[in-house]
Order: sequence, then structure tokens, then C-alpha cells
Amino acid sequence: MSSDGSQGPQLEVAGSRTEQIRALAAGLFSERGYSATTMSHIAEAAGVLPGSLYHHFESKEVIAVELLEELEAALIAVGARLTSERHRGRPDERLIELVSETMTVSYEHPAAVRLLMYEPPSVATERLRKAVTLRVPSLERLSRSTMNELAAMAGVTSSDARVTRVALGILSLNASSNFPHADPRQLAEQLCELVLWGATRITSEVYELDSSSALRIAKDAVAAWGTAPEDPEELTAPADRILAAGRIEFARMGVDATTVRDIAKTAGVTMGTLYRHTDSKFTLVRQIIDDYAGHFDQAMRAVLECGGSAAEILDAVAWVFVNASRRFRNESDMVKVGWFDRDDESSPYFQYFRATNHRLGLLQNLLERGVAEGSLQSIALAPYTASNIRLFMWLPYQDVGRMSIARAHAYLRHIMLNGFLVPRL
Amino acid sequence: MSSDGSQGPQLEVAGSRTEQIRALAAGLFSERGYSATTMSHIAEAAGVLPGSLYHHFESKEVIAVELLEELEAALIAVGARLTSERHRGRPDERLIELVSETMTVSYEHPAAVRLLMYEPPSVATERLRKAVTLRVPSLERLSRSTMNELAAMAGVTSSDARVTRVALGILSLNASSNFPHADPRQLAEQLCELVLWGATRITSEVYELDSSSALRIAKDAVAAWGTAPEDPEELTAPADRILAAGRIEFARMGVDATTVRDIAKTAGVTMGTLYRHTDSKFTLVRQIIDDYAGHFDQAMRAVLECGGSAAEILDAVAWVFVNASRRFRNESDMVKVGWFDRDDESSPYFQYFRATNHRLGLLQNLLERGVAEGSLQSIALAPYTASNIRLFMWLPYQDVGRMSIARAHAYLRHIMLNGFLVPRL
DNA sequence: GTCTATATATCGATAGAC
DNA sequence: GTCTATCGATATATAGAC
Repeated sequence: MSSDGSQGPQLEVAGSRTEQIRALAAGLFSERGYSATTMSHIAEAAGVLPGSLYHHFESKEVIAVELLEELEAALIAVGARLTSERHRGRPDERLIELVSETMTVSYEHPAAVRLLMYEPPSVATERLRKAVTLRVPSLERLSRSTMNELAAMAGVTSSDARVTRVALGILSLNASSNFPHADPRQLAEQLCELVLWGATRITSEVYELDSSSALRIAKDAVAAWGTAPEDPEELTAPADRILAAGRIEFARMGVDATTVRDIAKTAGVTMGTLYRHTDSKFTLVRQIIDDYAGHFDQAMRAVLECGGSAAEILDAVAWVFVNASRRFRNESDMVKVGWFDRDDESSPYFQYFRATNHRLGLLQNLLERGVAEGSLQSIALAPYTASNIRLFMWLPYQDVGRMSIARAHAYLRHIMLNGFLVPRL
Repeated sequence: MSSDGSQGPQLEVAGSRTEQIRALAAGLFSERGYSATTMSHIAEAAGVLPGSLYHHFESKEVIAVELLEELEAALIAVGARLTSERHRGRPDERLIELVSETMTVSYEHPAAVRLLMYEPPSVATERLRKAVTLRVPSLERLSRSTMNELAAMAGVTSSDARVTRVALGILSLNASSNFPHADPRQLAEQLCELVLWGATRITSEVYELDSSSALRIAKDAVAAWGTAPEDPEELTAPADRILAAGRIEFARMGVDATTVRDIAKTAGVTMGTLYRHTDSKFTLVRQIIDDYAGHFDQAMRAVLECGGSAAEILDAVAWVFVNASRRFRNESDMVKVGWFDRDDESSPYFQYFRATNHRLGLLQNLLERGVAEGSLQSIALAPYTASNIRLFMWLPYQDVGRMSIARAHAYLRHIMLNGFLVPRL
């Protein structure tokens, strides 16, 4: 169009007004989230009135759809490029390349990544739902073949290969959310090294872990959580019904998209009753998160401070994580979204993330101690390792690989301590 | 529910708040029309804020749907009642009863009638569209059997019976719109007498009408209208394309619901271009209506003032009407909606309806002259007769009976001059 | 059942670049 | 003369809270 050779004005270049505004919207979406960003915010950023945005986009939602399409296109481009370079280099290097390139795309499209991974699609219309289910067959093929090659070399089961591949895919795409300021190459290398080679140096220790006192402490602490009666129908006290309803609805739709009316309905109470038992939606979120945080923190601290070997404690931590992501499935979904408000003191998640941060420090100390003791490899001291371990353990393996608690724990024990490349016995 | 015998407060009686507000909305819809009535207007009438209305109705549209359902229920009730009284009385009296009862319902549900007949359903969602296609089988059966009985008695064709039945149905339901303050019984009697027995006394005159000078004048005037090139695509001048697009869109969607963008799109021009050729949507409506009004008025006046016999002129007027409702089909649809603003000086239809009113006076004079001459029956002097004649001639017979111009004119000639009960030769 | 606040969206109309 | 981007006003609707 703009290269038709005539001397006419060539306006349809990259920086069209629509693209400018889309980019501004992307910035706001990635900072504040989709629902918290209003058309007025976007308009203000663009220096126009809200109504004027509708000259450029037919709705707020299509902005999101377009951003997701850009992300998809970028991933397809990476897939195409890497496919043409297939078989160049060693498989572990190619894996790092794959992860690194995906992470680079993640950093280039943080708004879309946030939309994709953190904003529950239940709120959206068909169009957005479709845009959110993004498929990149070329990248999937590539990661499958690379992991299978690695697995074949090392004699690892194809099941482990599959779970590990999916886990790496999630963590790669989430890079820009999880590590807002990291270098994708460096991050990819550290994550892959951790996963491929694990954190320990002495693999023979592994087989003593089942009887470690750290694990016993972890199991006791987890058992103390009890089981959550998740169904509000089964509860009698209105306050409990409301909390149970909140857990379900907040997790399902996201806190922003869940209305107080939704919760009242699920709880089987009227709005009036609801407001007699809680003072605000904010408080409700706080109660749910604080309850969860208390249980989780208690278990984690008991384990982290128990004085076992670094490897034993790491293994016990894995137990806590695997159990927490099931017992507190709803709460995990909530804090996943809340992650973006982690530094906002007025956020209901603020306390939770402060505690998380503190525990991350304890994990870091643990890793340092392990290296000093000689039980952990020095890779454990790389800047992102503690976070990578936490994120890797935190994945919902019940979905990723339809794994039972025992299998998920065994898998994590193996990956964390031996690494993917060591065959399991 | 409220008669459960307990001593609890019995609040859910007929005048619930929701019903009160629906009634207020009905009043506004019937006065100002559906699209011109905003939720703020309704809220103001109810003494609440606009948002509060959504406690009672999930949307503005469902208010309309509910009103239409009330109308439908009322008609079904009439159908049931009259069905149980079937075969009582003479068929002409039963016809009057049927029309009268339908008109009574029309007066009790003026808002729904307006929605049903005057607000084009193209703007609505599926739900309203469905509510607008209202069927009352019992009433249809009843009117069919009554008309067939009359037809059989008089030896009239079943085709005439069908067209007449549909025409009476439309005019009955529209009574509250067409005659805001009439008595339904009286109106029904006059309409039925006109239709059953016609306006003339001397039926032999009829067969001279084809060569009357009034009819020749009417035919010449109609021929002078030329044919309208309705498709904007075929026009080159932007101004003409815009007018043609306006005619189509305004008629299809109603003026209120048609946006300037719609017109620009149909005309194949941009908004900027449109506004260089017309100054406002209002002006566009005016231009279309005034053009139509000019053509129509010229023909009508030529005929009404031509000095033939009353019967001849009435016949010639029928020719003009039948042709106008085809040649100016779109404009007819527009003024049908505009009818409600007929007394509003700021309406684009104001001039048109002033002229209409003036012509109605001329028609009235004509009828009086006919009675004085002895060619028309004295029924022609009843208060609503001139209006009834106008409305009856004005019906779109191309739809009502899929009739050609010639057949529609012959039908009207027969009904107006001889009445339904005289068989056609 | 209502309030207050505010969100998304529509629409008539216009300014101004080209 | 045409099109892009915009304004200003306002509509429908939602949501938290009481």
C-alpha cells in the first residue's frame, strides 16, 4: 500500500495512531492488569477523551485480543526461525536457546503474557476466550523433539520428559511476569541448568530422604492443615459459607471480576446478610488470603528452620509446596493474579507476599549453606536460582501431568536434587 | 403466595414497585417512543436514580418485552372470552364486538401498541424481535370465521374476506395510536359500518368511474412523480447517494435508531463527506419528507379540488394513496413513526402532518358535499369517518394481500363505495 | 430497594491534514 | 473534496455498599 511508487503521502507506517494507542494500552495492561485499566486510563495516556478510543478499537476487549494476537505471531516467528536451525548445536544448548527465545518474546509482550496467564478467561466473551487459547505447534514440536533427544541420551522416562517440557514452557512464557527486569538469556541458562542437572552433587544421599526428620516435620505440618470443606452448601454458619463462596468465586473468575452479588449467590445468602458478616469485598479477600498464608507459612517455617541438611530441607519444602497447591488450590489461583500487586501496600496480598519474600530469603540462605556444606552444587548460588526453585515447585502438577501428590513430590525431588539428566531408579 | 394464611406481611400484591415502574415506563414509551425514552427519564418519573432501575429490570429492552407480553396476554384473554360467546348475535354485530374489544385492549396498552406497530424491530435483539411477532390464534380464528360467515351471506370472494380481515385487524390494534382519545365502541361501529356498507348509496355509478376526469387527473399526477432510483449504488452525485441512503436506512431502522454513520456507509461516503452535503441528520430527514410531501400533496390537491362528484374523487384519491404507498414506500414507513410527533413544531414531520391535516379537512368537506348531493350515505358524516377512510386507504396492500396496484385500487373502490357486503361483479 | 460512583459504549458533529 | 481523528454529551449498565 505505502510502497506503490506514487509520490502520495505514505502515512500507514508502523507508528500509526492506532498502534501508538494500542502500545499505550499494553503498557497499562501490563502494569495494572486488564480489568483495573479503564478506557479512561488509556484515553488519558493517549491524551484524548474516552469516547475517541472507539474510533480505533471497537471495544476494550479487542485491544486485548490484538495484543494476544501479536504475542502469538511473535511466538510463531520464533518457532519458524528455530525450526529452520534445528539440529544445530548440542540438545542442551538448543533447549536453552528455545527457553531463552521464548523468554525474549515474553519480555517483548508483557501485557499479553499477563492477559494470557493471569487474567482468568471466564469473564470474557468468546472472542477473547479464543485468543487466550494460543497454540504454537512449531514451538511445541521443537520442544518435544529437543526434550526427547535429551531424555533418550540420559535414559529418562518419556513421562518425565513431557512434564518437564510443559513446566519449562510455562516458566518461559511467564518470565516477564516472574522476573520483571531479568536478562532472558541469563535467566534461561540458570533455569535450564537447574532443571537439567539439579541442585545436588551427591546423588546417593537421595535415597535417605524418605526418612528425614525434615520430611516428617513437613508431613506433620501439612497434616495439621486438615481438609478444607470447600462446598458452601455443606456449611451451616453464614460466615463460613461466605468465605467458602469467596474462595471458589475469586479463584474461578478473579477477584476483580467477581462481584459481591456472585459471592452472595454462591453462598446462598442475600447481600444484606453478607454485609452483616463481612465489611467489604476487600476484607473478604484478606480473610481468605490471611488464613491461607497462616497455614502455609507455619509449615514452611517449620521446615526451613528445622536444621536438617540442605538437601533434606529442599525435599521437605517440595512436600509442602505440592500439598499446598492442592489443599489451597483456590487460594493459589488468587495469589497468582495478586502477584502483580505484590509491592502495593494497599493490596490484600501485600502481607502474603512479604512473607513469601521472607521465605525466599530463607531458601536462599539454605542454598548457600548447602553449597558451603558441599551437598549442593554452586549453581544454587546463581541470582535467580532460589526463585526458579520456588516457581518450579509451585507449578500445579495436578494439571501439568495429572500427577498424584506422591508422584509430584517424587518428580520434584528428582529434578531438584539430581536434575532431569539423571535417570530415576 | 400471599394467601398462605400466615400472619406475615403480604407485600407481593398487584402494585409491586416493579409493576409501578413498568407502568410509568409504559406511559413514557407511549408518549415519547421507545428510543426517545431513556432510563433516566423513567428513573426520574419513578423518583429514583437510573442505576436503581436495574434492580427491577435487567435491561431497558426487557421492559418493552414485558409490555408486549402484557398486550399479548390481554388479546389472548379477549380471544378466549369471545370464543366462548361464539355464534351469539348476528355476524355483523359480532364483527363490531371483535373490533371493539380489540380496540379496547389497544387503549389499555398504548405503549405496547406503539412498540408493536411503530418501532421497527431491526434495532432490537432476538428477545424483543420475538416479543414483537405476537400471535393470537384464538382471535385470528374468530375473525376468520366471522368474516367468512359475512362473506358467505353476501356472496363475496374469500380473497376480499381475507384482505378485509387483516386490514380491520391492523386498524383495530392501532386504534390507540390513530385516535388517542376516541371511544372504542363508537370507533369500532363507525369503522365496521364504513367497511361493510361502504360510503355510497348509488352503486350503479361505480361502473362509470374508470373514465372519470378525477381519475385521469390522479393518474397524470401520479405519473408525474416518475420512478425513484432507490439504490444509492446507482447514483453518482454524493448528495443523491446520501438522500437515497437516508430513505432506505431511516425506513428500515427508524430515524432514531439510524446513525449518521449507517447512512454514510450505505451511501458509500465517509462522515466528513456526508456533512459537506447536508448539515444535520434532522435536515436530511426534512429533505426526504419534504420531497415526498411535495409530490404527494400536489397529487392529492389536484384530485381533491378537481370538481368531480364525491364518489369519483374518493375513487381518484384511492388511486393516489395506493400509488403513493408504493412509490414512497420508505417515506411512508418514516412518517408512520413520525406520526407521534405530529404536533411537535420542532419535528421534521411537522409540516407534513399539517398538510395531512389540511387534506383531511378537504376530505371531510368532500364527504359532506357527497351527502348533500345524495351520492354518499350519511354515515360519511360520522366524526371519525374521514380519518378511517384515510387510514384504510393508506394500508400497504402490497403486504396485506400481495396485491398489484390495479387490484388494490379496485378493492378500495369497492369497499369504499359499495362496502364489503355488496358482491363485486 | 436504593444510593453513589463509575464503567463501557454510542453518536452527532467538527477540525484539520492532505 | 475526502478522510482521520477527535470532541462533547449522554446512553445503558454494573458494582460496592447500606
